[in-house]
Amino acid sequence: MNKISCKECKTKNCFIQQFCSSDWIDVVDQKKYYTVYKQGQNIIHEGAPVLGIYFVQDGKVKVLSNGITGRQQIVRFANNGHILGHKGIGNDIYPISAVAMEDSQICFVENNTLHDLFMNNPQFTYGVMMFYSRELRKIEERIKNIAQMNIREKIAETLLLINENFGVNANNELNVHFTREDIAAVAGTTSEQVVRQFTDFEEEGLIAKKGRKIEIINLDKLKKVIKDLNPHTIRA
Amino acid sequence: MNKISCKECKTKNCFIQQFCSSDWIDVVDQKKYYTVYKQGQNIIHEGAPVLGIYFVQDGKVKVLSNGITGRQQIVRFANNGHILGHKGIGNDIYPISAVAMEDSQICFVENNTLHDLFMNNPQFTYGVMMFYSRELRKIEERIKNIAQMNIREKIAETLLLINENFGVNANNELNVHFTREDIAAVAGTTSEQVVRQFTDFEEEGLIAKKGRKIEIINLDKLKKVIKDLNPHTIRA
DNA sequence: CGCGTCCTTGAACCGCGTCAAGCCAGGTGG
DNA sequence: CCACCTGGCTTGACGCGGTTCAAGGACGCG
Repeated sequence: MNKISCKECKTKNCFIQQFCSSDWIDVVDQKKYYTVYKQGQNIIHEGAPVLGIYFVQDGKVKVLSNGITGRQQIVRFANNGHILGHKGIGNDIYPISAVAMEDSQICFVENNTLHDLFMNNPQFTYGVMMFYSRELRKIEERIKNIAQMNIREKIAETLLLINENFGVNANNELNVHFTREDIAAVAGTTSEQVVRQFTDFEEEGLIAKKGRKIEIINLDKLKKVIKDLNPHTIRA
Repeated sequence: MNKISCKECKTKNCFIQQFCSSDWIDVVDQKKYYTVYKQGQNIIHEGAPVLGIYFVQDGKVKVLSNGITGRQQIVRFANNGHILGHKGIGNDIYPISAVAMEDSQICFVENNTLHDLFMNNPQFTYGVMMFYSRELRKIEERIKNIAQMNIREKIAETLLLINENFGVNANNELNVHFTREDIAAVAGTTSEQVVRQFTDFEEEGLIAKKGRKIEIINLDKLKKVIKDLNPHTIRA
């Protein structure tokens, strides 16, 4: 975990820099809370006490819930400019884990500093409020999808989500490698079903398997797999 | 729809009164945006343009998503002090509908007033931010449940949710009447499955059917139906 | 080149959605 | 106050989709 200061951090998605006056940037800077997490590293541990929240400066993160039986569910993704771990009240614990999907630069702001930021920077509070509002809207749309789609649609939806959040490279291959197990954990099914569906999608010319990479051949057709797509859903 | 002014409204859960200085309460008051909706009445129509947001002063509301095929999904509940419809950017449309489950007193704040409130009352922005944060946390926990629970668990979860949000009367009967169809729309299944499961629950002594009312006999056992209950979930 | 991890495929089982038919509660009107 | 009627509730039978179990293959790292 490589720590850097706020001023060194030049990414344009920095919530602090974006919304706070310069003296507040200095305050955060002094505490050197910016950290680089390696691929696969745990950023938040489910069950750990909430000491503050995390801003993703630059990186790709999966947010997941484990529970007792251990079968994991990927709840959402986070990338540049997103927030991990929600502001709790009192002595809360994190109900989810967050894991870096690639090397990620994360900014941790502990509760006291966070409280000061909120109290002294209305623009900052407003920015965070808007972020939560957007996320809530997105996840409410997903609830219906998860509850009512069949496996074929859920897996198509998952590919679309990964594409929207993490994008593709020059060859139209998904940027971040997800195992079949990961995909299943987003869609809420098993890796076997993912494999079978990928074979079908390949035969239908929607995707192609390149070694372990997935190439998106026909994005439009992939979207059309989801018949009951809410007309009001905004898709990248 | 019976309109009353802000000053007449004496409910303690009023976001505006709670977080805003008195001159701002006056501003809202002048616009007389407080309205009483009858049971079953639509508060928000899916697909309609976002003109502002709604605060639930006093009442019980279901938030649902329809989609094209029409099968409805109840996404969450809202009661006193909750917010309906999220702050959008630009010319957005509501991705969900909201329906009053009983006569409800709702406060509508249109975009311009809302913007002024945010800009001039940091406490108000902070309050809304915290609300969204809590809701997001709750719904992230639900995603896993919906994706991985079996029908039995989903229906138990639904009863718990209704109990937490709307409570029971002196006889331990659920306060608000939900049709089997409604319950199915929360759990993501069919009314037939709900019926079958209710019969099982009754045989096991967890609930009792009193005419069309449902009495909760053993809340603890009902909670234990959900084997994989996240240990970090906070339950009422 | 060898090993471990991930991927793939097949087969069997079963939970749950669907359809169809009958029942009951509670509201309405005579 | 009773009889009817309608919308919601209940039950059974059936078949499909999806999970589970098992075994073999392929990729990619050291």
